[in-house]
Amino acid sequence: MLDIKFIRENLDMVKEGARKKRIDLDVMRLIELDDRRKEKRTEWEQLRARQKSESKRVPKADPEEKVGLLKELNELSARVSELEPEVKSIEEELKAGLLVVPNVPLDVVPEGKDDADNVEIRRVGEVPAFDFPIKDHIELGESLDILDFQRAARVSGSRTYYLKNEAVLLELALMHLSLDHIMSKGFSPYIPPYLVKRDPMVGTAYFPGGEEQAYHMERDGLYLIGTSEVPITSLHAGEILSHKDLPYYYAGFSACFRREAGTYGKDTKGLYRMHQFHKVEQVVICQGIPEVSQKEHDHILNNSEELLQMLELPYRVVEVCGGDLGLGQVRKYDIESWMPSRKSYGETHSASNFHEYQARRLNLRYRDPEGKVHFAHTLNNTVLASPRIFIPLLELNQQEDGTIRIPEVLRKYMGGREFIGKK
RNA sequence: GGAGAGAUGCCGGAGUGGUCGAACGGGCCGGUUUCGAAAACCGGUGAACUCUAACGGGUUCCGAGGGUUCGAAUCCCUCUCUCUCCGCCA
Repeated sequence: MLDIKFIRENLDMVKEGARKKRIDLDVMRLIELDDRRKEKRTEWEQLRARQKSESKRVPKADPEEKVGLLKELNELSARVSELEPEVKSIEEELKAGLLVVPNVPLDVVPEGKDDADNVEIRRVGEVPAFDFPIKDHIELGESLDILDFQRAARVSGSRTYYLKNEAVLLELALMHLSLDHIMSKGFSPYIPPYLVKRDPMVGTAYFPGGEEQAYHMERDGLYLIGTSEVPITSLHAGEILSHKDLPYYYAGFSACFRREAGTYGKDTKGLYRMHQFHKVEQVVICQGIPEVSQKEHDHILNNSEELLQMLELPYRVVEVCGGDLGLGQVRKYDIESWMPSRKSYGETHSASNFHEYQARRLNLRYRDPEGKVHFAHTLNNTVLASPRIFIPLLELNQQEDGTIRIPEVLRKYMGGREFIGKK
């Protein structure tokens, strides 16, 4: 969320930002609402002030005086309660409008409509050439008896899977390695609640707008998280932190649930786009200073790159363009890992900087050394999401005999195994 | 699921209709003292919105939302959360 004052003072910047994100926005409507809000609120406050001061005289007034006083106060009270709902409804409308005002992307963010316009920053690692015909991860998984899509479809519908045998070990090994890696960077591990109330969803800017993507437990008013970013970033909602404790480095491990509504034709095969997966996510809460959060942004990007290098996976980093940025993000880097069966890089990580956007919604603040209160900046990035990462991992490590070589770093998490499929 | 208790500032904890943004204690910040520190003593210490050039003023916030009243932290209703007991259960 942006501050209405900021919007007033930077009208062109806000309009330009929305344009760059390809989002329609009627800012003038909000300015008008805010004008009306101020007007009505001032009127109401003045009435309230009189009501309060006159009320105080009641107990000390003598009987005759009291009659007149109470009569006046009755009228005052009536006018106050008339005005109150007016003020409230204007404020609610304004708030609702402000919730969908996009954050302003940084100048470095390239122009563009969608992910096709993202700009490659660098490539790391060699894309290998195979001297035998390769299989995709689906074929590999089924022939090695570690994945089952068909039965999953019968039991749970589309975009679901069973992991079995070595795939289970691999999944857990990847998560464990990720956690160890990110902890070595000073991040505190968390397993958060997977079900959250509406507030954290709004606070992290998934709602309003993203309702279609979330599973909703109607009886309980709870939502299944699509990422641990939601409960982790919300951890300190409503608090005023001390600058001495910042930045907070958190790593959330959780299952993630996504409805994937509106993606019917897309990525229907294999492990790319699933309703449920596991992820270790890094979340940073830092001081609300752009230079500081930029440093953290590079920091969390680097953490994930290191992990991919440890896993020997070739990848590229892209600077995400305006049209592909979310509502709240000021800048985003995606990491895309090479996926042989897709013959392209596919998104496996996404590192976002929100500046104050989430913090303002979450009321997440800190006190600076002078004692002044500011909104924090929040950032997050994938450490590793699986089983999507199986795609490059299985496909790139396949051997001519159909077995799969397990990367060195994972072996100690898999009982010393070196291959999947070898007796 | 049933019965009960509670939710107050950074923390603990008073306050049951008016003068309460809130006693008292702790913490924290500043000062006195000291070679320095500790202790002691003195002073200060919430947030948001809004008016003002500034000094300063106004309004809101005592879990959330409604209600009663001239007036609500205090009374009533609903919800959320925490705790205790019973039941059920991974």
